[in-house]
Amino acid sequence: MNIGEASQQTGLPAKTIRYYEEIRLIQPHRAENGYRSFAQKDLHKLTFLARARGLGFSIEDCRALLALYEDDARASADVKKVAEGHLERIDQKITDLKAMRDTLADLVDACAGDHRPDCPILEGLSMGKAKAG
Amino acid sequence: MNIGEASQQTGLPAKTIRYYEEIRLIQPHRAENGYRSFAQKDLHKLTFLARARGLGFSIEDCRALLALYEDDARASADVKKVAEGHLERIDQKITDLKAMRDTLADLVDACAGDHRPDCPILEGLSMGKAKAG
DNA sequence: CCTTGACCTTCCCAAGGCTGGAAGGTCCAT
DNA sequence: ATGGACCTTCCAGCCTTGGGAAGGTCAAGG
Repeated sequence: MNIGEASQQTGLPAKTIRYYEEIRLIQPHRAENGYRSFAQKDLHKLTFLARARGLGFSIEDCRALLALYEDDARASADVKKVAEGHLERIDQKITDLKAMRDTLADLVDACAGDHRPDCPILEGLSMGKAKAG
Repeated sequence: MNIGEASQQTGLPAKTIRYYEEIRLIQPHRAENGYRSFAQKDLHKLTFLARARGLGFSIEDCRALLALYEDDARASADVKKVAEGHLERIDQKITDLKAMRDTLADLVDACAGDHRPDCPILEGLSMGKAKAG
């Protein structure tokens, strides 16, 4: 199957699929005319990649997971290690975003949002990191 | 004051300060020797930028906020609008990350993490978007 | 006066993960 | 033969820095 159909089946843009080939995440065959030819195995890998990327795994994480995915003698502990590392990073990001959110929400709440220039948001942004108490 | 001291006072790397000048967020004077010369006004703006970026505002949001910050005739409503927009984007990001997190956490929980190859994480990644029920 | 070393300058490259576009080859239907 | 939908490669850009090279400037010490 050509790249267009592979793209439709996996939901990945053709550009992205070509990029994944370029960085050697996949190695589809070539037809005589030079077109990429995708087998079921390639589709599985692309689907896997689409899903892993959708869960926020980095390309390098995906590379590692894909290698494990294809290794029948893998230990599930190795997979779990990668996933747990990513989970921690996600949790950290959520924590950071929540802190941002809370600070920002306080500032927004304190702002009258009217025609006057006085604005606790600008004050908060200019004055340092004091937070509501 | 030179860029080194401005960097120390604001906590922003010199590289970042130069970049902010390049994209016209700040316009420090130049001394005769070509060195950037930072006045208090510049420091205030850099501090403002550091804090706004720390709260996750985009560069373009920062540009808008900085303009309002310098406009004595601003309406706080305009500031609030920018901040509320950003708040919504943060909330959306948190929601997305939480969804990722929950899906991933389910997979991690289901994985024995031992020497055997059977792995619900890899299965989940290869099979589509079904989530725990 | 010369050197050292800490500054400062500009410029270019890299990252991540694609995305867009240009120029051109291939295939199929009319 | 022509059109249009596909495919190819290559080049460049996004955004916000960070790294580093090559070189100018300045103050202190010998």
